Amino acid sequence: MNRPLTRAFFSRSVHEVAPDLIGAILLVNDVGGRLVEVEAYHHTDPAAHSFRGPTARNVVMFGPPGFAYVYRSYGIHWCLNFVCEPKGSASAVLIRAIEPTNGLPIMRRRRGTADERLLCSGPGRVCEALRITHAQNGSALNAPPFKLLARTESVEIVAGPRIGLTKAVDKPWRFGLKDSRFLSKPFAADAIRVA
DNA sequence: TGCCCGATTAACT
DNA sequence: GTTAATCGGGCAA
Repeated sequence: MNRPLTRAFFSRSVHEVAPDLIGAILLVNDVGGRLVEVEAYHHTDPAAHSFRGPTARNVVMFGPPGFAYVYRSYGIHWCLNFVCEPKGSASAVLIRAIEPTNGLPIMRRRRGTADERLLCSGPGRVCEALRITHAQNGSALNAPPFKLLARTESVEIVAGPRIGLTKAVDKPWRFGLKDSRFLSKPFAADAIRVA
């Protein structure tokens, strides 16, 4: 049985936590699957929401690790992050893609497609499939409706530049499960192998 | 107050 | 390949 991820797991550098999340199981009310793509955002990173200090939107990032930071993207979608590092560091991991394993009929209905590869392959899609909204902003990740379990199998992880940014575009802080069909975008053929 | 633009997606040509 | 949808944050004035 997989071990639940603890506060201690998230109380480390966001750049250590992010690759360690690849292969972990994320369920919301028992719907979800295996994390296959994430991105790290550090508070010293110009691309991070926390870069310019706390606001009403990003205040959860400045709180303790192990909580969900949910924000609205492009006025339309929701995006889910896990807050990392000691309280106040304001760093988080963006959940970008999941390999769906649990509650597929529910996710198909919510997403309006039967194609498994389109259910959770993108940060907005993940939130629609798992029904994550601002209602989950600030929620603890070790309590219902969340269920977060560490990976048990060894996995091959690759890293590359993050997606959709205009700042710090060169930083290789996107992590993914090598050759997964459920990535929002493939990694370069020569992508750095992390583990 | 007004304006620009974004950690996106789907539906176009 | 391009673009509309849609809204809050951040900054200029």
